[in-house]
Amino acid sequence: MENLDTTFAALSHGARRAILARLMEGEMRLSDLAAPFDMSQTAVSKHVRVLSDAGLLIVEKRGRTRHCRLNVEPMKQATDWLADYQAFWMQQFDNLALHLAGDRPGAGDR
Amino acid sequence: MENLDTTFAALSHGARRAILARLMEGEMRLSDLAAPFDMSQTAVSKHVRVLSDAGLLIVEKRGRTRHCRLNVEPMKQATDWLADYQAFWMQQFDNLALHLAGDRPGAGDR
DNA sequence: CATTTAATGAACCTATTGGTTTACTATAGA
DNA sequence: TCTATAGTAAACCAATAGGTTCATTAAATG
Repeated sequence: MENLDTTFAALSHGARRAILARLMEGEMRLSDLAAPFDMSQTAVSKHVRVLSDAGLLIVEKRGRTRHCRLNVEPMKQATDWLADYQAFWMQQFDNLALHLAGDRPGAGDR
Repeated sequence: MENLDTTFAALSHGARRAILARLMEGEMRLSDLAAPFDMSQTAVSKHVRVLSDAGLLIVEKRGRTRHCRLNVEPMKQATDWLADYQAFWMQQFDNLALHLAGDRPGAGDR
């Protein structure tokens, strides 16, 4: 799906994940969001734009400030996609546990 | 984290997600993996390389063929990261449900 | 040994990413 | 009104991504 491309791409940069993590504490102005980063505010603005294009956050213009808040819908899609693999690896884990418990050489299947 | 960067980046391309999805059915040779795609085998080989670098799959050389199989560890890390958001949006969902159920004008909190 | 097959390597191209600096717009406030 | 502040736009740059084609390596097979 086209949309998962942009969602995962948006999540593939540490700065952007950090932005999202901070927004879990609540909505924030762009300049406050940018403060802790070791890059220009312009760069942070671009990252916010990427996240906004991916639908991962919503920017609301309020006077001369922009307020950002999380939007969870695309994140849900990403998690849904990964959920299939969760099933897969849980099965793998079960197989491993089975192997360790009963399939040891010399242990037989008693 | 550095590693999440490469994991999410690897997941950000539909062809690569398709490759992973097919590998859930079991291990597969690279040429079989490449067959359904509308691109050269060289291109598919590159995608496999990206997935391999990200640790999402393991390539085993067997004679003149390469056999690919899933490796779930990095996927788990990605899911763990997203799990925080799951908590966040479940809370949002609860708030919404609460709003719809009891916060209607005229409905009161009965 | 000669040939086919599986896969990678190398060179190349275009588009995108992630950053910079400087300039600009628009709002808030003295 | 003048000035400071929040943010974006524009131009630029280097590095990476995603694809191609052609050549090469290495293994299987007649």
